[in-house]
Amino acid sequence: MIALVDCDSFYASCERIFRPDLAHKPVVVLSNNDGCVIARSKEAKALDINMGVPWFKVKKRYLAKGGVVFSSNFALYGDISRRVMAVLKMMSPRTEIYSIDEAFLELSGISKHIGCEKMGITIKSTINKWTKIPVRIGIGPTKTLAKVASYQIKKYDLPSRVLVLNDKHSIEKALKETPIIKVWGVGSRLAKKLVVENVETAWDLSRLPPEYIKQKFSVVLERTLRELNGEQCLEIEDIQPTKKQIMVSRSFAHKVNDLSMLHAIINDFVARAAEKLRSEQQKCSSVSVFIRNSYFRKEEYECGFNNFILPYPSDDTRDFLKVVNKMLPLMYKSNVQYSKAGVMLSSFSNSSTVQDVVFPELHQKCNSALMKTMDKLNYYGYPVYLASQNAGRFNPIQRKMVSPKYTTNWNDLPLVR
DNA sequence: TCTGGGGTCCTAGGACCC
DNA sequence: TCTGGGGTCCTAGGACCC
Repeated sequence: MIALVDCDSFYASCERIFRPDLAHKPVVVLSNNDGCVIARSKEAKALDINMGVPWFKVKKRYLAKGGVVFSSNFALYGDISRRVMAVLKMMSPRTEIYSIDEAFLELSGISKHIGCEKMGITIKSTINKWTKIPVRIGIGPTKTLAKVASYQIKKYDLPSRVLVLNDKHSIEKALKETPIIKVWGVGSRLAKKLVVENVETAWDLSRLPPEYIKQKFSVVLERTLRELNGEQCLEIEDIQPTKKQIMVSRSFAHKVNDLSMLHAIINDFVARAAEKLRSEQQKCSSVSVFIRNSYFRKEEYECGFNNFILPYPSDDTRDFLKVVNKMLPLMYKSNVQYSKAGVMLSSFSNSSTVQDVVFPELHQKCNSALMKTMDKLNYYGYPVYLASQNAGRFNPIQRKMVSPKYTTNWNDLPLVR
């Protein structure tokens, strides 16, 4: 049996850990630049605040009803997530961290003795006791059915927060109550096409022949169908696969037209991306940059994109800066008001097994000791920058209502008086 | 005024190989 | 008029996830 452990309104719950006064108040968390609503507590959902809605559209109405709002604080959420996952790893020998707020656990074996439901309740109360994060736990014979169980808990707001789907009857009932759009792996486009075929619920999908779905749609949907019928097609991936690409991109709070400012901002993105790359112990040989204006403005949509293949894989920030700073002026248009930019690294190879180059004297020697030292200093809160970086000279991101970094910064430690 | 950020997998088609 | 068979690799685009 597989359990899906899913944190309830995760970002909002993180904000509540150190603010017990917010326990029963509506809480929402906003995206970067305080743009959209990306997390809502139960109370905020009850006020009809939808996921992804632009903040400026609901701000007045929400605040008037006594709602509380936070800018996103990913330093906090990331740290709380690590703690939750660490507890889960103690509870099962096979745990797959699926996202910042979700994990799949293998229960077979452990649950034989005490039963799945009891096991679920133990996990739930341990997480809550040790981290203060409320979770719900859906349990089923496959990942997709565990997801269905989790959806049921949410839909009916089950007070136990644990639901096991293990017999034919309970599975059939749950599938009939799950609209097709709520099935894991079915998004809005597929749902539309399926509804045309009279597939309106998870149950309808599960009744179709797998071969037909494979031929008419895809192997992906075929697997979903089989999983709904209890046939395990998706394994628990408890060994984290290495990343295949790394992206750093941001929207700006204010439009940017100045090329030198764009350079500085993008150089920050490059430094951050390279740091992530090194922490993954990888080297990369493909670097891309894009700059664009807003979809939502009246002027024509402009998006500049450029890609550069390095002659040899590298993880040195300076190698990437060199090529990015060559590409940027080629894409820049002086009449465009830019509102978003990003850097992407791809084509990775393991840093310990990089192929040698034919003419090494043509290439700057990778100074990995320097990069390692910089990473360490930055990690421990003594920031160092390369001269071309923005280094906080101007801040393209706006977060007006951000909470303290309670758990990751000494200066932000909560005080008890 | 104000609309997020970061990923994955699969498929089809083109280029190329023998 | 008639134009092989089998393969790999890469890329773009489409779909999905949180």
